[in-house]
Amino acid sequence: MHSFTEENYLKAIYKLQETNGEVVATSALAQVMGVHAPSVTDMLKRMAGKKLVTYQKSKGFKLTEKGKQVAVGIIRNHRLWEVFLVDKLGFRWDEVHDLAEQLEHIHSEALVNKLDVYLGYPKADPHGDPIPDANGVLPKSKSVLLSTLKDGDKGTFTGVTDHSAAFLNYLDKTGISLGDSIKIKCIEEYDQTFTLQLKEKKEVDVSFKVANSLLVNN
Amino acid sequence: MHSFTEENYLKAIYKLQETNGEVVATSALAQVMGVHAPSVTDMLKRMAGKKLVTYQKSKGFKLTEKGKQVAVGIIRNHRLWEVFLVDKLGFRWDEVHDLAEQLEHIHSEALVNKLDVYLGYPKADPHGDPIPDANGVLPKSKSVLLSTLKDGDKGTFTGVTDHSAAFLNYLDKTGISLGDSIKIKCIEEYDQTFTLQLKEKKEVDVSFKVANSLLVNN
DNA sequence: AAATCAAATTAGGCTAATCTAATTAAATTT
DNA sequence: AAATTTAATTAGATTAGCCTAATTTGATTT
Repeated sequence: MHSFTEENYLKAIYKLQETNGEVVATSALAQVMGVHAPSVTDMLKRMAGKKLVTYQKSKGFKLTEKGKQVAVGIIRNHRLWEVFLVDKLGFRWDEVHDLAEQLEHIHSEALVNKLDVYLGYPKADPHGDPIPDANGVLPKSKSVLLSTLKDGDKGTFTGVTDHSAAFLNYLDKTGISLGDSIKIKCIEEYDQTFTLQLKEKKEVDVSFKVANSLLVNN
Repeated sequence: MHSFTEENYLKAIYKLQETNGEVVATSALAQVMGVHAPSVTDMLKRMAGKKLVTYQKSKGFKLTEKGKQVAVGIIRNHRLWEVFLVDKLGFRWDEVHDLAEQLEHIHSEALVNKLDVYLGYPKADPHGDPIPDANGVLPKSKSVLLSTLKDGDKGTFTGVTDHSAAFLNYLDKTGISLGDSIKIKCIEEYDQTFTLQLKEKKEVDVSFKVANSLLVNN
């Protein structure tokens, strides 16, 4: 089995590959892991020895197929536990991340699969992030940033790209919830403030920064 | 926060103090922890530094009040997770120990307390072991070993002292379940085989070894 | 009380994961 | 192309938790 630390590296590399392209840099990984660069070099050598990553001196690195499988498994655990914490235990969506960071490292196929059954095979976690199935397959998402839509466009709010408690609390306060349908009433040209129409003619103004952190399906 | 290893030592010391008296020996702890004696000496010094145990060279050691609190907290976590695994996820009582050994180390008061609420404040885990409350208070048990009862005595099966999957499977096979009322039909003098009467005149013979691993309330 | 035996500790080493400081390699500017 | 800046690596230490081998402490016999 892999150590928690290894699993966290794998998860971090996976996410970096998703957003920043195939090959990851030592410094980027060091930053998201909260360690210094030499620790990363060190760790990568060990992980390369276990065939979890490919690594060539000073050329960056990426996950092997095996490494990717482990990473996706962790993500599956994480997101299913988040659903459990919110749906069953009554935690708020801004409270569950750190707990799931612990729970994701419980090693048991049987457990995560029973949890999946118990929760009714959810497709997404409380923030709208897709949950990989037991084979590690992630549902393809067709969501786009709200900020890319035009005046008059409509969509359903399906997820966030900023997972901070601060942003999630802002959404709660503003009355924007996952699954809501949203229509763009107008976009202020000067500063790109979006005026949104939520259900029942309720209107709210949100900044570009906010529109750029909301995912919608259309 | 404490490391998993520290927590496991604390739990082990707690259980040894429960059964073998206040003061614990290095060798005894080494045995249950599955490590060699010098590792224990090592660890105890570190833990004494953190005021989790009192330790005097070659005199044995015991938990401080603080150490006891941590240990009981871990036990609370363990037993509540076991209830969750059996009652909610459908695991069998012989499958949950190792999983709970992992889950017990999740650090969150909020989580364990919400779990407690969700499970309906259970008083005992699936093996009948009492669950400490949020203040670390263990319900006092008045159970005794079935092997201490006499011919004709009656009781309710409330727990086991042998937690092995082998023993639990034996009980399943034999049809003896937690909560059953049991009457002693007779005790064979030669080898102390107990003939038990379960519900609806079903009779079974069990060895002394078995009777000595069953707890009953009377 | 001396001798023996068992239990506990000290001494010295190992590995995983981290660090700082020094060095090398790669990319960018001039 | 040379010089400079930035990124990555090597070198050498540290800490937690473990090990084996050697030694000390304490309990038990004689």
